[in-house]
Amino acid sequence: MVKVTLPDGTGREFDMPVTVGEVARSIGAGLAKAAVAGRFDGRLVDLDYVIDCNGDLAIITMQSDAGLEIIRHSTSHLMAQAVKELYPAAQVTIGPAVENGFYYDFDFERPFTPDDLSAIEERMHLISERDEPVVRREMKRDAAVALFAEMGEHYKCEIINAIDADQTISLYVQGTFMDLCRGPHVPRTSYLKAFKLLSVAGAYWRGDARNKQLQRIYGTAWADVKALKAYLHLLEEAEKRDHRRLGKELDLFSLQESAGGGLVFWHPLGARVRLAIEAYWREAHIQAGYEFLYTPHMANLELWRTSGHLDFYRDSMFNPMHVDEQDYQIRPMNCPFHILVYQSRMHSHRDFPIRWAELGTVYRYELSGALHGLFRVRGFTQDDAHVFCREEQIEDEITGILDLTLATLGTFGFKQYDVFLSTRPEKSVGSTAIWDKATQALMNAIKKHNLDFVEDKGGGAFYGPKIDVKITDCLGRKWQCSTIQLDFNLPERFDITYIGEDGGKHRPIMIHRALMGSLERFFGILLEHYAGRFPMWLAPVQAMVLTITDAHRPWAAEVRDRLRAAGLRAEADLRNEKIGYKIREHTLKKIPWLLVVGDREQEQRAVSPRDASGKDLGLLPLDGLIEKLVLQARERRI
RNA sequence: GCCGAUGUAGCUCAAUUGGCAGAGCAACGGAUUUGUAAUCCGUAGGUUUGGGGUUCGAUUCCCCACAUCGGCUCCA
Repeated sequence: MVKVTLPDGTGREFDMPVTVGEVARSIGAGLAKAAVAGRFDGRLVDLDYVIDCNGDLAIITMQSDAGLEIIRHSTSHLMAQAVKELYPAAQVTIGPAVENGFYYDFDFERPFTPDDLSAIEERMHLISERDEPVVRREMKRDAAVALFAEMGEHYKCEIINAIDADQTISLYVQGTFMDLCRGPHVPRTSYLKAFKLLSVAGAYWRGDARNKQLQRIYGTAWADVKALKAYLHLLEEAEKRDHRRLGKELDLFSLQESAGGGLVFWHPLGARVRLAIEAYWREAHIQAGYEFLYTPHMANLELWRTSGHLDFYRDSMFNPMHVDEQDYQIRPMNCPFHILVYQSRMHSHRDFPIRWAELGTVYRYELSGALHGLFRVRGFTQDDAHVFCREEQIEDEITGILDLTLATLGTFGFKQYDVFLSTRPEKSVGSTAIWDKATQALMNAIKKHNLDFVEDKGGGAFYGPKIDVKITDCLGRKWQCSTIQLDFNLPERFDITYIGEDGGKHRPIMIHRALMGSLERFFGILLEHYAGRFPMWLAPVQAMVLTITDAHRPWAAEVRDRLRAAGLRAEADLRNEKIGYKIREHTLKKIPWLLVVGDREQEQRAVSPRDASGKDLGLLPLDGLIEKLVLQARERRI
């Protein structure tokens, strides 16, 4: 007699041991059909796992996250099987499920080509149609090693050898293909129908650059074809929104081969957006009680020795330059400079909190292969700030910084956050007492904002705990921009102090924080989030006045000048072109307001606006419209 | 940095097996004076990323460099 308890608390009894699949069938045909695996007493198991004792069972369907992961994992095996059938010389290594899909790494004598990918995908469909059973087998470690050695799968042997000798190893067999795997897997290959191979790339064995480079084939897999299509559509959508493409189309910025990789050139229209971002940033920081600093882009290398960057950050720093018998370093960070300003005079406990912000441009050496549009560059501007305070002020300061962070992200249209709190790692500086106190302060600040957060235990930097905030864009992608970090290290290294109430010297607490992170990267994210259709307050051109014929030029120019006088970024298209042509052109440039001017408008000192959605608002008096646009821009409406 | 791919006019792309480098859009000139997503005609535009090599001859084949793309790696 076996009793199985289901997630809803109900129990089911069976006379003899049953498989997970049989339990699913006993509940309903629909469930049995959707089932891919089970979770028995918290452990993931196959559908044909035999339950021979009482326990809790949840049926995992392909619609669930866990089910999808199993499908992706099984699809990676399906791909490996296809590869082995087509190219027996290829050796299999590992093939896990990843976000939205899976990959499998192979060692093969030649690179896989796009044609190979098509062939592999075709073969995968064939194997799916063959509907082969996927069977779990178990054996002792040494037997498994011998088996894979016989098959010539050296990587598999290496993996298995790392497992304890007395442990039982599970294998999954489908057709002639056998793979070491913990499982679970779908019971038959016919469960796998909605997949597509996406790309092939190099990847090191065990992720170590000293090891042999393997070939990784990436694919995506879903529960059904509809979901697959939706995902492929999303990929297309993302490609359309690619900031590199939009940056070129809208003439916002460029990267230039002759200048070198990872160096960003902001064009006039991109600079307008940046100015709008910076203007908001400044306004918000003044309101939040910050002062501003401007500090140099380079300084004597000694400074970087003192800060310790030379020891632990050297790989990301450009080489120093030699000037007047001294070495100078272009800065990869702003913090040492802010500390120098702090050190330029004595400080009292009454000075705190000190909040200093700077749009600080930094230069970091990134591997050439890592460069990517505006997202990974070698020179960028941080919206950096450093707060100096006393221990007991930490919580208030962090709370204030979180306020500013959420306000800033919200203003740019990001309302969904994932918050991470990273705590003390094994190797760290600072006393346990201060770590505990600071970590608690961070946690309290997060709780004050009623934010859910994930604690990354031991994930903090060696110098202090931190809070990271990730935003979600309109395609559901997550980006980490904001970071708030405590630093118990730099104040020590630079020996910065303040005079306390007791007349003695004390060490201040230092907080680093950036809200947007890198302006370049944030701009790229905004560009993709809005697909180039910036909200009015950010748009490089907020309004474009369009003439019907040359006769309307005077009024059009006047409208443009009135808009500019009201503080709007306005232009006029006075060209001798048809109105349809102008509308098309400026719509493609994603200008939020197009103001058409013809005889009627000129007579009545009016305009006919067309908004971002393409709607013609009809004849409107200019004065009222200007008021409306100014309000829209000033309130930074999204 | 590593693996693979790519690099042709401002942009998007063509160019049999190595044989005079082309189109659309944009630019410029002219005509047209136009009412909500492309008016017509014409002109000009190139050291085919840079350097070297093979060849009678290289956009094409080879080598090196640079940049870009997809990944790996890194990410204080």
